[in-house]
Amino acid sequence: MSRARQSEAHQLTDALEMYLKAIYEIEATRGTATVTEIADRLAVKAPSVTVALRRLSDLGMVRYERYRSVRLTKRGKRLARQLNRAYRVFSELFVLLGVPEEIADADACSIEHNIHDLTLRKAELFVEFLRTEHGRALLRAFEDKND
Amino acid sequence: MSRARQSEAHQLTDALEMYLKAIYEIEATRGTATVTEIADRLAVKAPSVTVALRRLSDLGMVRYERYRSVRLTKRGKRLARQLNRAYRVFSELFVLLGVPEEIADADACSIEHNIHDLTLRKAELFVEFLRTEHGRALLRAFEDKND
DNA sequence: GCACTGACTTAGACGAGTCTAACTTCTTTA
DNA sequence: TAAAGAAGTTAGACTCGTCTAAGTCAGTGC
Repeated sequence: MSRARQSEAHQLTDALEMYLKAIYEIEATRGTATVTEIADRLAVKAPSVTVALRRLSDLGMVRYERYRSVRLTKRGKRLARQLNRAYRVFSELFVLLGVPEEIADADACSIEHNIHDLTLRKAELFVEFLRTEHGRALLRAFEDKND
Repeated sequence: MSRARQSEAHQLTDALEMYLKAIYEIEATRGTATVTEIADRLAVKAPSVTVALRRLSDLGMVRYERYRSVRLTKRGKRLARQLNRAYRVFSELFVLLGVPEEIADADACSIEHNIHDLTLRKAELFVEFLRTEHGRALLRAFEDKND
């Protein structure tokens, strides 16, 4: 790993995916994302953002002109949503299992990049199931067992 | 990410952790690991292994002399076991949720590196629980729901 | 006991991602 | 409306992980 490997599916490295997700989240609340906001959110310096934006632009994930603000393309938005979904599913699963939110979030964040669609789908269904009557019962039994 | 970040806990990058785990698994079956075996297992060329071994040696994870074979130190073995445990827990969890083994393995492999101890522990307990009578019954309910 | 072969290492290059320092562009405001 | 300051970019350096090509070591067979 760490060889900055690209996913087969969309050609993005983990790092680029993080930028994409950050932009998505900032757009969701602010409407549009700036370099500084992205840098702050990822705890990274501005020049790193500039480099990432150029690459994301080349890959058709963002529309971006120098000194102007950034917007996700349709394709970028779709992928970001996918990442976000993976993130939500796993952080929620971990919380349901009793992991504190902060830790669950961090772990979900590192999982979201390389998880297979099918695994994600199963985990998602399982989280949904855990919210039903049946599922709740199961979680109660699990908790009772571990005190 | 992808900046080849090191874990706070043990100073190892994801890539080095992969080498460590490979050595651990080879040692388990062959007693001792060679550069070529490690390279083959990780689908990497021999020079990459040499570099990794030097770093792992500097970090006290393997005992290694040029042109001689490799062995994990106590510390290296402990960490490798930890990685292996994370791997097993998640691949098993995914299989229990209905993910085919091959996919479950690949996903667990990418998760094992950055997962928090507590999350791992909870997941582990949960997998154990799913193997009980009660757990099995609820898994059946989950499966029935998704056909 | 020496040469050959296969295992291993070294050297050098490259891509990705990050940084700091210096420069450019934009915007705000007096 | 022009100057100051904020935002953004470029240049250049570094690390990590990978590769290929070329060199070194060690064990085997004769």
